[in-house]
Amino acid sequence: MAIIVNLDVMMAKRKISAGELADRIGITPANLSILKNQKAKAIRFSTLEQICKVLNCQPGDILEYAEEAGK
Amino acid sequence: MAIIVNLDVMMAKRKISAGELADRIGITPANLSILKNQKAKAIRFSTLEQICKVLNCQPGDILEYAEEAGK
DNA sequence: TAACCATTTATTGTTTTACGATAATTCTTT
DNA sequence: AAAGAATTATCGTAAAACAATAAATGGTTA
Repeated sequence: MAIIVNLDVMMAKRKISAGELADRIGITPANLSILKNQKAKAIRFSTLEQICKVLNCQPGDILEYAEEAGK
Repeated sequence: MAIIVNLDVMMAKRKISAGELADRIGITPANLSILKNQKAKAIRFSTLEQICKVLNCQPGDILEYAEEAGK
C-alpha cells in the first residue's frame, strides 16, 4: 500500500494540460511531472493548495491510499 | 483558503489518543502535534501512508482544502 | 520521414522543512 | 494540587521540494 497521486482524472475533467496546470500552479512542468508520476516523496501544503484551487477540487480527489499500481 | 489537517475526527472514530497514534505511526508525539495543529507546511507520503494505515482511512478523510479556521 | 510540440527524465544547486531528541510549558482530569 | 497527556519550543540533521536547465522521449501532423 502506498499513497498515490492521481492528477490525471481531475485534469481530464477540467480539460487542462500538464503544461498549463504547471503554469497556473506555479511550478515547473518538470516538477509537476515528478508529482504526477509517483516520483515525489512529499508535498508542501502550499503546492497542494494551489492544485486544489486550480483544479477546483479536494485533496481526496488527488491523493489515494491504495495499491502501488493505482486503482 | 488553505489545506487543513484534520486528524481529530478520525481519531475520535477510532478512539485513539494522540500519544498512541504517534506511537503507531512511528513519529514523536511532538511532531504529531505539529501536524495536528496546522503547524506543518508539508507532509511526506510515507507519513501520510502510516496515518491512513493506522486510522484505516483515506487522505481525503484527513486533508481538506478549506478556510483557515477549519470547517 | 521529418519537423514540431508536449511531456518526461535527468542533473545540479539552493532552500525549505520534516522529523528526531529533548525540555519546558500548558492543558486536562481526577 | 497532583499526575499524566498534549502542546510548544529549540536545536540539529537528513531528506526532499523546487528552480533552472538540458536532454531524451513520445505523440501528432504535414
